[in-house]
Amino acid sequence: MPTWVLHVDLDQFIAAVEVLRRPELRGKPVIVGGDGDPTKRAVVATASYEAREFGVGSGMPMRTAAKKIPDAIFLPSDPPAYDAASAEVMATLREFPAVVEVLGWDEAFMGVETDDPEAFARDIKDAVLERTKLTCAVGIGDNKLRAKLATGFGKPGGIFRLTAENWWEVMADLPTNAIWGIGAKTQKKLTELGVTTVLELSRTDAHTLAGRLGPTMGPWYRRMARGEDASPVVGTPYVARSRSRETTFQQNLTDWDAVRTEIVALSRRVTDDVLAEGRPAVRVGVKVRFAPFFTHTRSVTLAGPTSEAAQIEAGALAALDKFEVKPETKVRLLGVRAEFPTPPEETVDSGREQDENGEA
DNA sequence: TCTGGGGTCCTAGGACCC
DNA sequence: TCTGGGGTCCTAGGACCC
Repeated sequence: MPTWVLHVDLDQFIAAVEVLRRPELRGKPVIVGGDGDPTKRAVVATASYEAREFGVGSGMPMRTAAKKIPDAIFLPSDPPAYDAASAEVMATLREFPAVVEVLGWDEAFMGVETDDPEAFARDIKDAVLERTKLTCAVGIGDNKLRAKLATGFGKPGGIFRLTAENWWEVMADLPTNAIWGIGAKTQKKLTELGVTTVLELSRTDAHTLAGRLGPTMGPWYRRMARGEDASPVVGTPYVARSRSRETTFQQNLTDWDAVRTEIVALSRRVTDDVLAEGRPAVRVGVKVRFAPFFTHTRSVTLAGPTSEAAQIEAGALAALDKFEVKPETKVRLLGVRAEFPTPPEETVDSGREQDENGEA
């Protein structure tokens, strides 16, 4: 039987979970973000489709969303509720004969063998709806990239198949940022090279792309534009590379003693995460966002792997001390990150590690 | 419009070593 | 004398994604 990659993506996941426990919100513009107060420094985590019709979307400042829809329902983000709903969805997916790779709260790849991927996709949608009352779109592809992109054409709630067969028909004339992994910055660089569509990107010389976008990323984008992706669906449990905590202050901090106090508090939260992870940290980094919006990082390698609060705190303070402090300094955000040792080399090729030109 | 929080991976320069 | 070449680690920053 042929092998397929299915990509499952829940519809407006966070908003949908909120509507499930407050059915009276169904059909209304629901906006979830921060602590639910649209006058604070926060951004929209998810907007319901009703809110999206007014131009409100993820990443938009809550204040802006409130101006666009003054009478929207604003709700605080409730990660434990989304964790629980997500776990139910993923458990449902794992009941299928498939390799399941979870991508986040609301997305997963499934590697399946079937003669009828559309029927398989319908079965998934039915099972998820029955068990969780949530709807999803399913993309069908002959690799992960195509499955992921296919889902976008199936949203909301539909099924779409994207393979080598219809790749050019569907993708050729789309802008380069239709490709997963090409954002605004890369799109701009490509435009400067005279490359605006997926088809054009697929035909651009790999050396040109490498020169402008880096030795790995340049050729990789070209392969993506052709729909090529050899990366496998990986069912093994996720192993974190790092754990971090950060806070944006409602009022900028102006006192460096207060900054040190906050760094200590963040270090303790990160230490809890490191202990929960059950693996020691080898490196600690500090992120400082200065007002109005300049972000810088400093980091230190620890003397040895450790899960001890005192060592992680000392590392964070050492990283903080690398910053130059001026009297007029205003701090908008602070963050602390712990890094774990790099895991042993994978035995399977990941898509980005291939080099089709064999260049060294 | 005044820009969250939690992640991943890549790049590039300099240090350092042989 | 006036300058090698490669490899790896460390560090800061950038881009992107959900």
